[in-house]
Amino acid sequence: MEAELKEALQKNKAISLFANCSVRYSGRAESYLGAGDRFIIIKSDGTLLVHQPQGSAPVNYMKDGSAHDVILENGEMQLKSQNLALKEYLDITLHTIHSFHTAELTDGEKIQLMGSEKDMSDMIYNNPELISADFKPISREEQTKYGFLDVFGYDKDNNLVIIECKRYIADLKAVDQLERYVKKMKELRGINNIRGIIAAPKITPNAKDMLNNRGFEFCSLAPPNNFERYDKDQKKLGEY
Amino acid sequence: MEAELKEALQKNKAISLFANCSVRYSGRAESYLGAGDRFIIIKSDGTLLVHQPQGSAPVNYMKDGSAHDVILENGEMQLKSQNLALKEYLDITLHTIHSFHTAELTDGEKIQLMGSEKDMSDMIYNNPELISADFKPISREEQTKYGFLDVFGYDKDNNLVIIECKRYIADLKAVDQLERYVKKMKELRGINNIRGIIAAPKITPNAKDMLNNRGFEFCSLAPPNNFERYDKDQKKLGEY
DNA sequence: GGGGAGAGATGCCGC
DNA sequence: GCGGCATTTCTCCCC
Repeated sequence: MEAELKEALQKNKAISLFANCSVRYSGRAESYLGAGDRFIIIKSDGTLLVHQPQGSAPVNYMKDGSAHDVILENGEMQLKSQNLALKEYLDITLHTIHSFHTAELTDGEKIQLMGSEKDMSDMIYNNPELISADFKPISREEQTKYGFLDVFGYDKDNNLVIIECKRYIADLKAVDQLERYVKKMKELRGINNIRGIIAAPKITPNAKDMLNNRGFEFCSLAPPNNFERYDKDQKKLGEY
Repeated sequence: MEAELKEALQKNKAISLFANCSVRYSGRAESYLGAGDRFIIIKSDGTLLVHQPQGSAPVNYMKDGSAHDVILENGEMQLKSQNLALKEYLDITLHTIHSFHTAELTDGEKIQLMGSEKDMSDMIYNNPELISADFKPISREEQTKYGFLDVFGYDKDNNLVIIECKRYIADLKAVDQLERYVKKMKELRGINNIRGIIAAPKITPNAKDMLNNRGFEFCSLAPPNNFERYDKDQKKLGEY
């Protein structure tokens, strides 16, 4: 088994392991995980993931570019990973290997995603009346030294308007951001008539309070969903 | 193969698949991923992960509590997942299954982690001289309606001191946070003599500027690492 | 490579 | 359940 693992690693194959193991990590932080059954994945780019039987996030991991090797130590197999560039080290003691498989995977596809915050700022830029009848956008996704403005423009009274978009619920951090942008812009342009608007489907009560306190505004707006909605009339599983 | 997959799903086994597939998702957003080789995991809690051959993060996923089923449609196997509570739907078209394995995993262990922000605030609370000789901490991890104070206390001049810890590099958002806490505390207590301090190993130049602008302070401090450092004298892989 | 910000963020804890 | 926040966040984009 040890020889097979070593060979798979050397040939840079994708590896999948079900194993009872313990894990020790040292790098940005340090961690220890006692013995238990886990999935271990090693990808050809050096990425290593350790998954417990529950939950979405890996319990331990190493980033791409990591190097891996297997050694026998005190009669137990040790999977040792290191990423010298990041000074990160991961040691897995493999107590029992339930199964071990390899594959060579080819995949040139990139995911297409719809409904992001950028889609939202594009939507506002192209349909400014969604904010208000008199809003005239000037730019979107504006990268500046002092910040990154989702959309900004002018209203009919020639006030500068800065809009911060959130694809889901706007929270205190969203108000922080907007406040920082507005302050910096006032400072840079030496003006005081700048309106700040949060555009989001929802906002938390505390964020709404803070927004009002600061004299900013809220505009209820959801990101676009341009794919056909195929979740309408979805059958429940088992009805097929 | 279809029957085996169905059975494994019904028996709530952990499933590992190498397959050429396409993926469609609809829920919080919408996505499409064209055909390619991927690694698919289904956990007994309903979590589903789709991993491309590269990178740490899954390209698509479903959260725990999702239900899965396999059907044949136009001669191709479809793995259909849904999470009715979250209104999320994922369809995987399995063009070719390279390998398919199941396991029953038992794992009651929880990871122990050292070096978090909480460890840092504990360290400051117990060793306030790390901030300054005259700092007297009063509380830590204080929950308030407008925020969550890492550590706060008084200095020798009886000024209230609010400390925001960051385990790595403090950035603009960290200053936002500190500013929000200080402002709210001034408002709530009707006082003006509050010092704000960011404690972190590093701070970005822009964040430092903003910090100085707001009259706050920076204290260079790293989180504790109490495990024995076993990365010292690490051999390079291959030297074993 | 650093800085800034979004994410289908996830996970944790508190109310 | 929502809210607030850290994360070995990860990822992308821009400078």
